[in-house]
Amino acid sequence: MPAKKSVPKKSASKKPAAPKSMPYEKGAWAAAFSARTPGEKRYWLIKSEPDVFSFDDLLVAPKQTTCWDSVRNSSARNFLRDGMKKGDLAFYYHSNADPSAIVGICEVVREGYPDPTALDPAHDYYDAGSNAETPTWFMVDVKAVKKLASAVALPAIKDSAALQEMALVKVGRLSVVPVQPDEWETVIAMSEGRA
DNA sequence: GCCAACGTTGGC
DNA sequence: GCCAACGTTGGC
Repeated sequence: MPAKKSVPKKSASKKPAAPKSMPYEKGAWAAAFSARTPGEKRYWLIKSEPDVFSFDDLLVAPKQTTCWDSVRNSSARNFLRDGMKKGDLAFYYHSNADPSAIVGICEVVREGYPDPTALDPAHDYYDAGSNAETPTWFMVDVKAVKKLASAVALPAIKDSAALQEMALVKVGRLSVVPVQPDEWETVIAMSEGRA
């Protein structure tokens, strides 16, 4: 079980405390939290630096599953805690890579639950301002589904007219972001040489 | 509650 | 290594 993913290095040892405002909820990302139609599946993108934990690492992990821990950004946390549901699919993106690219698909197999690394003083991502009673930080479990036939690199994404609104492009630094169904389809098509 | 300083992500 | 974007902190 990997200790860290692509996330803020040093967490504020102060107090991220309770969720403050959620600006995106009234913005374009509100859909990520809205009520679902029965059986609706949603799509996400999660980032990891391949030097830290790559998609290949996930493929050889026990049950090809890992907890997506150590996220210390409140917007990303909200997606983990409130947005992602069991059965949702997520692109696995390699950041700080050459090239940075979407390389695989994984599935949410456990919904948001408290991230224990935030409560462990010995852990790099310990957050002294959080506590077990009202956890500040959450994670999900994801399981590898498959590697893409070919990686879809960031420059190609930026070149695609259909992907101009991708959160990955518009909000570069967030480690967990929603993906619209049409964007999902476009990336899949690109990975299969159909676009 | 404003906002300047500071820290972090991650592309380039 | 640089720096744009942007979240967080803390002075006032």
